[in-house]
Amino acid sequence: MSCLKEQNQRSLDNGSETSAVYSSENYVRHLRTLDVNIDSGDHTDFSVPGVMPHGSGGEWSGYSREAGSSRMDHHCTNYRFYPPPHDAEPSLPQYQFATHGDFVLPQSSPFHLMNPSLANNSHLSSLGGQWSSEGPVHSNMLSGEIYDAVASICPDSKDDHGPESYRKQETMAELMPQNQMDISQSANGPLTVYLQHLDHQLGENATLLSPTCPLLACLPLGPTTASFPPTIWSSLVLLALDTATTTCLHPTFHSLSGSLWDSKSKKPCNCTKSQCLKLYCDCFANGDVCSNCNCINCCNNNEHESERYKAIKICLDRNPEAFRPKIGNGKLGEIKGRHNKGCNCKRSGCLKNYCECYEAKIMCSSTCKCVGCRNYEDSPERKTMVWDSPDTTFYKKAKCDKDKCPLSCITLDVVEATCGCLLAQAEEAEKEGYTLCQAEKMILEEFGQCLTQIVRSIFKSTSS
DNA sequence: GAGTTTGAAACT
DNA sequence: CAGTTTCAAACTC
Repeated sequence: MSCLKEQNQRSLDNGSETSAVYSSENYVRHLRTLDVNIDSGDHTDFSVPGVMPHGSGGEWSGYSREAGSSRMDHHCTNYRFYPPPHDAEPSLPQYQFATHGDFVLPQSSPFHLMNPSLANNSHLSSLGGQWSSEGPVHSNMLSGEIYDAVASICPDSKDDHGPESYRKQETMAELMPQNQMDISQSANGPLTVYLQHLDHQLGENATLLSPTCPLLACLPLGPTTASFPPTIWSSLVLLALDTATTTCLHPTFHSLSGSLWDSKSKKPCNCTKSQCLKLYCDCFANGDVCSNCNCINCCNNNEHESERYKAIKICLDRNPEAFRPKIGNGKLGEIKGRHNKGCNCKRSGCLKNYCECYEAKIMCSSTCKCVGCRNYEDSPERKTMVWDSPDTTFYKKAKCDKDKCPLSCITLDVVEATCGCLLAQAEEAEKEGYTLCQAEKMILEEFGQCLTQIVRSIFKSTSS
């Protein structure tokens, strides 16, 4: 958080940057944007989460006069790139395709990331680094939104630089002429990233247009893709940056995907035949690399990056949403706590962990195609299993001695009431037309109030 | 721990 | 797109 605050303050101090910082929750949006900040039209700040700063694996050179100027603490990976000198000869395609950007950056980004593929000289290598799901990352998320979010965390940052000053900066950035930045890499030829100003916002259902990279071509824009795990996004960005049409892969680059993402809680897999490169493998499906697993012939690791990225590509070709969380919180408007695809159980009654809904501790919904489902709200079996049976795994972990455990106060009614409050807030926010960020803030505040009430009740009941 | 059951993913 | 096969996790004994 200090990093976030610090960066925010630095932006304020500079008074000319559009950069913003946000928490890990927005890492994906960040990655999609390949953060670009205009600074006096002189240089560009470019940060790729997961890419280690200069000197940590990624060697950047060329036009970058101050490549890898790491301006933040170890959580934040920033690069500062400068545009080519005016007298520099532009490499072939950058102007030719200036109006046909291949890779479309997200709605919030005023920039295009152009596909430099036709330059036929793009390489990406030795971008060592690891993901961290913790800590803030550097982004070009709309600064006004960031302002609101940051202000709620760091009230003292609100003083002299209200949202207006941020928004002014955004406007300035948006008014900048086309920005094309050449990021070159000495070892294996130049890596060129072309940034083009977008003078219009993309519709939510826009599609990445990439004639040379089918992987990206099949990815829908919008919150759908925003919910990929960071390791998947790291792959996508690498694939986007690298341009070989057939493979979208560079054989030599080192992984960004050594995953700190979820290594703490990850369950070891036991795959024997899939090489952990199919969605059968939970690690792979979750975007993790295998570690401390019991798998055989595993290729879901840093030693088999090329295979891994190819496998990711295959999965995404088959289903662009393959790495999206199955439980609905990926798409805007999705109902949280609902299986996106629904289950297809036939024999388990959806009351065993074979059922993905049951396993996720949610009820089956109209999306499910299950037969003989008993995992619905009024199901007597479910009620029995949830609250009474000592064998059920549903709440087994939460089960505790009523006399000793204050969590016993959190009954189904309490949970339902809390959810109701949160939903009401969401509806209110929607009705009032608040931004997503504001809505999230409202809901979180509501959740905080609910928790406060619950805690108070617990203290009351335990003290009496 | 071995064998069986289950349903998602992959394949045809 | 439906039917079949493969796969790994969940479950049972």
